[in-house]
Amino acid sequence: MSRPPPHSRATPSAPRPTPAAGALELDAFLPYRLSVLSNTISGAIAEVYQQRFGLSIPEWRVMAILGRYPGLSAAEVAARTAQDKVAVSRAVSRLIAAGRVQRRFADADRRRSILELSAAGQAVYEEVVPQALALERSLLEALTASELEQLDTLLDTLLERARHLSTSELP
Amino acid sequence: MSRPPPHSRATPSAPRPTPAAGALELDAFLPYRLSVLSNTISGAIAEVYQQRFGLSIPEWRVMAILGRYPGLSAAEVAARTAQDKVAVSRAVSRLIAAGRVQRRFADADRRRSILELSAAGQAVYEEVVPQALALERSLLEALTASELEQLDTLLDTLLERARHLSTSELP
DNA sequence: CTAAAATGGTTTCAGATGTAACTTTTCACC
DNA sequence: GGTGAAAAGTTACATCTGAAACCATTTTAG
Repeated sequence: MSRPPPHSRATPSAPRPTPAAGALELDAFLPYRLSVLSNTISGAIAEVYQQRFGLSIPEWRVMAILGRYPGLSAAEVAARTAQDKVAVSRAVSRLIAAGRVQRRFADADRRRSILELSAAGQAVYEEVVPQALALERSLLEALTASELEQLDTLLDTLLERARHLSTSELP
Repeated sequence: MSRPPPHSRATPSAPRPTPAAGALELDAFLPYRLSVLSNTISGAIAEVYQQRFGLSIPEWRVMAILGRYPGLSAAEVAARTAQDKVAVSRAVSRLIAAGRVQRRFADADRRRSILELSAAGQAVYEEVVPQALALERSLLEALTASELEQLDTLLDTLLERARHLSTSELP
């Protein structure tokens, strides 16, 4: 597994210089870097399902979770995709209108929806998933096995930490 | 975006199991994890400047870059903040209206704007920056020095790679 | 049993955002 | 110099999004 040649500033030889203490250097600011990275990657993947199937990001996320866990309710989909219930409601409506998702309601509790991909939805799912995974793979093959594990740990640690921040820092 | 719900797997004790090959497990999918992490962190920081100063994210980014590099043009601000020029134009308008940014135009080229924080803008900047940095620090202090360097390298590598993806994968 | 609270989901309305068209100014070239 | 192409910004329009209000159903409490 060969590493690509280092580029403009990807060589860890010179550690990113911390600018004058107390200054905010956007290029070195973790939240900003994460945002740029995330948007760049999501954009690349979105090209796959937006161009070919006219799916929005929330729609694709709903399909992704239903493909793997059929029968969830809208609230469960919202929880699993980290989207709010309004976004899920709208995504589901459009998916039903497009014939990609089927909905029925639970007998025991007629408020609770039961969502599944339709055959057509399943077909889309099975076409998009390999491309999404291929794209992820082509990103990650830049990393060694050890880096991959570091990445995994780092993301978990940071997310864990970030969740505490946003709930505990309220004045 | 909405705050993601609490999660179940955050202990890095067991390495993330790769699910059945070819299946898309959202929780293990890098683009999704990055998106959730980025939104969670950005949301936490946004609380600082949105609640107190009514700044939107694009507005804050413009201020952040002007605080550090006064005198940039709108196009340069757009490039440095990774936002498109319409977003910058609108952010600058609102910032000018709010008295936080001053604009003049270059003598040599009267299309080119020259943007700076006003005194009021500078005051906001100097109040928000330490809080943003503190938040970043409290995130990063979960990491060892070596992890910090790994993170730095990983982000650079991935971004580099992601940029190629989105430009080279067009059919 | 029934009134109030809670839950699942949808709708509404106002503000945000992206794409494309447009204006103004400068530059390239003949 | 004059004309067309390019660059910097702004505006228009259509869509998207988020917060809050809303409806229907179920649960809880008295």
